[in-house]
Amino acid sequence: MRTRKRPPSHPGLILKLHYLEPSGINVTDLAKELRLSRKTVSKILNERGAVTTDVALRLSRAFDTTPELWLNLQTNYDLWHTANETTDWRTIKTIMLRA
Amino acid sequence: MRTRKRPPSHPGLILKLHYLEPSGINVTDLAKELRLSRKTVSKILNERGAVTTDVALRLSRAFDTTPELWLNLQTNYDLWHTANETTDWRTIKTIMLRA
DNA sequence: ACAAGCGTAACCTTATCGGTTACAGTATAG
DNA sequence: CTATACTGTAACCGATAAGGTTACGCTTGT
Repeated sequence: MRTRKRPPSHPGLILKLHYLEPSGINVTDLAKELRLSRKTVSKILNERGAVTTDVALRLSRAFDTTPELWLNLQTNYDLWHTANETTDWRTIKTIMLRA
Repeated sequence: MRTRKRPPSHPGLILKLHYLEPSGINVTDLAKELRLSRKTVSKILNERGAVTTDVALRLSRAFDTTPELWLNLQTNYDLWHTANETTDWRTIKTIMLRA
């Protein structure tokens, strides 16, 4: 697989730079709008929490995006870290398909 | 968001139809090749287990695919189910961005 | 000085992943 | 028919994570 040298952006960074700050609201109010705890939102914004399918749907409503936008960011982030922090998978051999 | 009426395929179904069966090997041997327990592989094949980033990397090695293939299948599956089995997110209001 | 906003620690419940072991059912080989 | 192979899965474990509430300091602005 291709190996990006730098880790993909965490969805929390995108959320902060491209959505939260341009919206002009604060973390507390965003949490209220999303009907999540301030803790949950703060963790994501500080890259210490994951965007789950539920959170992605909430963000998609709040910022008029697709939920896939957020989930793809999270998946790419998680995948990069697993690929770079584990090694066992690398030595798995290809299984040939019969014709 | 667009709402597909039918649930997306679980990655386990794709794995079974397009990779396991064409390969001619059985569940027990696939588990050995992936260095996972038979239980873990069986659960995925029977749509009762999720493809995690670690499993996706293993499958990508075994069947010469991208890990994203498996993770996207899993994400779409999970997203559809969350979207169709929860309702709270639907009434979240759009947050306007300032100019 | 006060209040608002924030990060986050501590603690809880619930849930999932992956593992091992063991059991029952099916199917195939002898 | 018997024996083996393969399978699904239940029961149990430990580790990890999400999301919640509460509470504590810190910083900033009024």
